Parts: sequence; structure tokens; C-alpha cells
Amino acid sequence: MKRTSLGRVECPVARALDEIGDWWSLLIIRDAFDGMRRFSEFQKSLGISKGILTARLKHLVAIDVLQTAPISDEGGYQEYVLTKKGRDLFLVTVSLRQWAEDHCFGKTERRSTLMETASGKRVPRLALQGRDGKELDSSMTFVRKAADLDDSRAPRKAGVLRTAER
Amino acid sequence: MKRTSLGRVECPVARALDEIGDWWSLLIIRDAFDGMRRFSEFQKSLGISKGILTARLKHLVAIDVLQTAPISDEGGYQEYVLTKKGRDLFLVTVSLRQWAEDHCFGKTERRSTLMETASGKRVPRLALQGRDGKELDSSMTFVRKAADLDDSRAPRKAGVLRTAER
DNA sequence: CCGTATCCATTCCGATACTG
DNA sequence: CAGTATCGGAATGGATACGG
Repeated sequence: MKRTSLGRVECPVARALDEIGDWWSLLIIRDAFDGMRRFSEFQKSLGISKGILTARLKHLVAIDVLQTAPISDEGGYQEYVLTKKGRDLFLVTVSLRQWAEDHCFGKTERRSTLMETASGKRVPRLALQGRDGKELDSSMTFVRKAADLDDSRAPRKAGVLRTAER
Repeated sequence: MKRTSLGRVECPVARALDEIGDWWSLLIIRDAFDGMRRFSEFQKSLGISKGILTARLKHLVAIDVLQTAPISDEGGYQEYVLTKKGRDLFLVTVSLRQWAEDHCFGKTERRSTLMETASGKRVPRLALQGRDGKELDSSMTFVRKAADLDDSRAPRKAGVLRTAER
């Protein structure tokens, strides 16, 4: 039996994962942000098998995250280039990167770093600002279901979240 | 043969995906942000099979994204609660959500919405600000490899990115 | 209610060989 | 170089039955 499809649910998080939530897609996209465009570049960088890479590239092209373009000086081959939809995944990769920097490395382990070209310094932290300009965290938000769309009155689910201290 | 492990690579994006990059983990975490804590709540919400849910919850506890706590009024059962590491995934879910809102829904399709409790309005857009206060996109950044850490001089890879117009 | 155990189909993925 | 084809092992995931 096939995996349950998340393509038509109302939650945007689920839809995103349905499109790019597999093990390889975001890594391919990361490499594309890093300037890679050719089959062999991806394959070498990722250590992925050719068959899987072919399948993933096809999928990413199909959902318009990547776009193929002919390589002019070479015989009939394609290169894979990010579309607008693909470039818009930038903040996704940044959020993952910053989370992992905080939680997935030992003190002494070295890691690659995202740098700002203009200043030559590290890219600042991502932050979600509320309407009042202060930073929002999850406890200050709630999800309104699509069905409640017409109900412009307030948050039934606010304050529901209970989490561990640490 | 097993899947290549990404647990020890130097790229934080890869490490993040190694820990939470499977099909279900971020959906479980999304539900946890939504206030769910019990096995049956997750199972019902996700339509996931019990065996897989068990495996995923165990994994998330093992990597300290979720934490178990006894349910006081009930016999010996556990509830699953986000840790700090888990709560810090908030921006990851927000970035995925906003991307999918932009690119994965038809004009007329309804979707759930992340709301700000205080104002009762939609959560603003996530944005990455550069040092100068202006918004950064991928073309204004580059990745410095760990090996280049001591080389504090500038960007060799800046401007390498080529993308499609659309 | 909260899982565990088992079964089975599908999918994933790496390895390799092959083609233009 | 850029794939395609095929193989086989491993993991995924749904369904169901069972136990505490």
C-alpha cells in the first residue's frame, strides 16, 4: 500500500513536506544554492546513487523547484537551475541550518557557515517578529483551521501548548 | 545496504535532515506545537500507523526533541512534550508553512493559518535581515566551509549562483 | 488507552553494468 | 558526462491482532 498522500490537506506544513520532505530534496536544493548545476556535481557532493538522483531531479523539475536548461557548449546535456519557487526555499534551509548549529554539533566540531557577502560576516539569526516588533515564539501563536476562516473572533487554542522546561 | 548517514558531516543542513528529515517527524512536531501530547492524538491527526508512530516518537525522544512525562491521573501512560530543542524547530515549521502557502495551494484552496495570539492577526512574514538591516536573499550569501575557517578573508563563492528568472 | 508484534506490499537506496 | 536499466537488501508504512 502506498504512503498516505499529504498533497491535498489544508495544512501548509504538510503540503510542503509532501513536495520536498524526502531525504534528498533539500540537500539537492542546498547544493543548488551553493552553485551546483550539473548531474555529476550533485552526485559527487551528495554521494547519492545515480538512479535516486535521477528520480529526485525529475521530481524537483516536475514540481517547478528546478528547471532544466541546455548546456550550450556541450552535447545535448542539461543543467538544473533553481526557479523562483526553488529560491524561495532559502529561508527553509537557513532555519534548518541555524537549528542544527544550535543543537546538532558538539562543542569542538567544525561546521560550514553561511556568510553574508557584503559584510563578510556570519548571517544573522532568523527571527519572527510579531506585529508589535517583538520576537514571536510558538507559545504566542495558534493555528486557525480553514473551517474557522469566517470566524474572525479569537483564539480558542491559545495557551494550549505545554512543553518541557528544558 | 543502509542509507548513507549524514550525522557526522560538516553541513548543518545535512545534520538537521539526518535527525528530523523523514516524512513524519516534522508533522509530529507540528502537532506538538498545536498542543497534542498523547499517542492517540498524534495517531488520529496524522493517520499514521501505530508501529511507525511508535518508532518516530522513540526517535524524537532519543534525540531530545520530545520528552516523555507520566500522565498523573492515568495508569502508567506517557505523554510526549516538546523540549527546548523541539520548540526551537518553530521557525523551521514557519518557513515551510510560508513557502507552501506561496507555492503549494491553488487560488481557491483553503488552508490553515498561523495566527498571532496577541493581535489576533496572521503571523507576519519570516525575514532574514542582513547586517545593514536590509533583507538577505540567497544571492547575497555564500557558504564558508569549515576548512576555510581560519581564512577570514572574503568570499570566493559569492556570485556563483545562477538561477532561472521565473 | 497505549502500545507491541507480525505480516506483507511498496518504496528507498546503493552498487553495478551499460549506452550514447 | 549524463543518464538508464537492473538487482537485491533494507527501510517504510498500512493493516490487523494481541496484551497490559
